[in-house]
Amino acid sequence: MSVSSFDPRATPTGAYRPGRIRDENLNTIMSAAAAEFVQHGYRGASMQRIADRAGLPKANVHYYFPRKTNLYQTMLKEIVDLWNSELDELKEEDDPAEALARFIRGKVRLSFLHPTASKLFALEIISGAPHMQEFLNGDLRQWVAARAAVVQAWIDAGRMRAVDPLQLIVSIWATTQHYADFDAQVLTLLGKRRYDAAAMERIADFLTDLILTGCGLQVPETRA
Amino acid sequence: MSVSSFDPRATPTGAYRPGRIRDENLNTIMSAAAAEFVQHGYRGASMQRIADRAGLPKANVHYYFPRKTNLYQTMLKEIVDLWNSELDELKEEDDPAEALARFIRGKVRLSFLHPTASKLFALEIISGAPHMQEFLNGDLRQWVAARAAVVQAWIDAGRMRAVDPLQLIVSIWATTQHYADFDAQVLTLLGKRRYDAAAMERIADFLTDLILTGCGLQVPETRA
DNA sequence: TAAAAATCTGTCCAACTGGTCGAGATTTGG
DNA sequence: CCAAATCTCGACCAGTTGGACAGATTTTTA
Repeated sequence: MSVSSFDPRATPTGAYRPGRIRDENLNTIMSAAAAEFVQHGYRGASMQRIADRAGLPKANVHYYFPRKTNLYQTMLKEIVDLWNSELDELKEEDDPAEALARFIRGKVRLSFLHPTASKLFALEIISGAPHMQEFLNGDLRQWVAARAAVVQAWIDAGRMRAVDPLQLIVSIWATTQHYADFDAQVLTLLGKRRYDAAAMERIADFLTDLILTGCGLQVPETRA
Repeated sequence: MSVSSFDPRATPTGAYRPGRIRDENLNTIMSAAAAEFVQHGYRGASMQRIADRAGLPKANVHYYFPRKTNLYQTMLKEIVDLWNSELDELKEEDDPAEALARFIRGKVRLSFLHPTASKLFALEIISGAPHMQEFLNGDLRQWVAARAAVVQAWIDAGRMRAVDPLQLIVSIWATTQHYADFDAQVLTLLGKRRYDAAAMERIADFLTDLILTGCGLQVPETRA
């Protein structure tokens, strides 16, 4: 599945050249763009401001990304890839408590490690997901279905309390993402300026505790 | 606390006149603006498109809202008011299970009743809350603190399991909002085109069950 | 080192942006 | 019925938008 057929690594002439300069610029531009898109959304983002953030002339940005949508779709693609690369399988033979705990921790960690990606994704969905229907209907649907099936198997085997598996996964998603996406709000409530490692641990602990208990499971002692 | 000093009900001359026409137009413009802001964010929203959606000439929109920011801040103010108007107190003398269940149900209902408001709020927070710091640091902080205190009292009295009250409230917020804000995603996963009353009930039931159980409480039988 | 490929960037453009203005149409209160 | 208040809206403006382009510069390759 590809979000876009545009490949920013293909040179204008079509030949494929890695190139140190190219990679570096691609990187700075993408970072600048991420910040701009998060702050102003797709339509509100300005190529000029992205260029300014990246410290490059606008025409230079257009050299790498001829159109704004190339830039945006490249970023969405990167997010989807990052997201798909996570190896957070739930296996039927695993212990439900341990597997779910690992799963929750992984999601918290991912959100905290890539807050901008998380926000960009959230923005896109909230705005109606005009560029991600394909992903939602494809990869994501299967991803959720697979994990829901495992949870259902655990329930059928009497290894955990009966809760709607799909809703459970949605809820885990909701809570873990929330801290990254709504950091402006949560940090205010916590009276902090930014998250530190300890805060992240405490959040992961809390969510694991709440959700596993909610599933009628014992929280495993192990700490990652 | 006010988000803005601009009052769209004040006429250009400063005199206060109700006016049927005014109220009607204010209404259509606000609805149109809500949709536009949700789709494109503040910066990406265009006064021309808002006018088109409302079926009015752009100059007419500017007659009621001289500047874009008036329109936006008026909407944020309305959301904050709506939000503050909810009577979802948690009282120390209440039964924890019943009070929390009522609380969760109320939040789910609010989100489903005002999905655009919920999304607009989410968008604003995710983008860094440039227009809502005041609210976050004021009303919201107190709102959360008050409820957290009650939960803490319940815990101290041994009436529920010890969970971080603040995190609990944040999590309830996160899950209940998620269904409205990320409807494009959740509906895809549920294989539906839109939420119906039954779906809302099932979601409220699920969240009540998961969270109350997570707090070591028995889910009350009563159905609203 | 020379040619080719890749990169850089100043300049330009039509379309659109938020916002203004003022003259005319409509509604309202007395 | 009139006059004042309110409302409507076409025309206009300066600034910004995404994007085109072509010549100059740098980097890579042979």
